[in-house]
Amino acid sequence: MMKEDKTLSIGGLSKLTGCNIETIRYYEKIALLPAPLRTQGGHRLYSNSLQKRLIFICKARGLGFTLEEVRNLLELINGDYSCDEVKHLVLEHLNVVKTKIDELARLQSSLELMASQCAGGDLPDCAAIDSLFEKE
Amino acid sequence: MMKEDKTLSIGGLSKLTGCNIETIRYYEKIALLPAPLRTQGGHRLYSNSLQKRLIFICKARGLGFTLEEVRNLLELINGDYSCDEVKHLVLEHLNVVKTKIDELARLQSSLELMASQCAGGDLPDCAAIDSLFEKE
DNA sequence: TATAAAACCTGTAGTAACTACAGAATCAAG
DNA sequence: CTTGATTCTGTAGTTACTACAGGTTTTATA
Repeated sequence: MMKEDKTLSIGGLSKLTGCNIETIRYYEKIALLPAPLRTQGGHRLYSNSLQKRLIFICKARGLGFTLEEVRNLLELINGDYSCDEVKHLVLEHLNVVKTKIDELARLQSSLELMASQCAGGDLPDCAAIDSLFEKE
Repeated sequence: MMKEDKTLSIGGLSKLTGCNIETIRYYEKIALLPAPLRTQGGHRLYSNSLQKRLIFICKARGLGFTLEEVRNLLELINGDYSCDEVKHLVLEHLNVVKTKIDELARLQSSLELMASQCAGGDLPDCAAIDSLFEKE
């Protein structure tokens, strides 16, 4: 028995992937997801391979890749990619993520410092605020 | 001797704050930075108090506050704010930042796992990629 | 089978926080 | 006084979507 190709409506695909309907149509518009077949009434019907492609897109987005990065990954995969190339993109992205974490961590310390300088209470006077008005 | 009020052109202000010119005009357009006086030719002239206000905006943005949050902070400060109110906003924002750090940290692990599954080499076959095409 | 409700269609506009022009006017230096 | 740098306004583009409006199709129920 062969696995039949269960097509899905856009709503079904949305449920499957967690990606919402307008977003799916948006991905089609920017040619990230190929245009699917239609019913004779014009409703979209997604084949199994399109379903997989959207799953990929959503997961990669969830990992913080930009749409352009996702596009690159998909092109790589559709051509004859090498594991090296993929790994390269992943590691590059990993660096972006690490940098963001560092920035946020610095930011966290600044905010904590700010909160600690803020004595609290009703007084209209706050060292934390004052410091924000000074250059340097 | 009183401190004179050294006005700045928009370019000077841009240099002082590191905020670029179009952004300064943008802040004016959205009424975050009040409209400054003009030369008779129509060029903007920024008073000391506007300079301070922009410094504040830039610093708060640098701390990751959204423009709306910055607007709230400024209103608070211009009204008769209490230290409590400010502290509240700061702590709230601190939570947002912490949450973002957590998310990114999770993302970092996923990417590290992905990279480690990627064997490297020229082979067009990658467990890391394959996993992205599966649901769940 | 008729009809009503749910899902879907296209196209446009809005979101955040800017950036990037084009084409004209003004300012500062020599 | 001229030339080059700066500034002016206004509009459109960016990223990654979301939110309509107003109409058609599909599906479920009576």
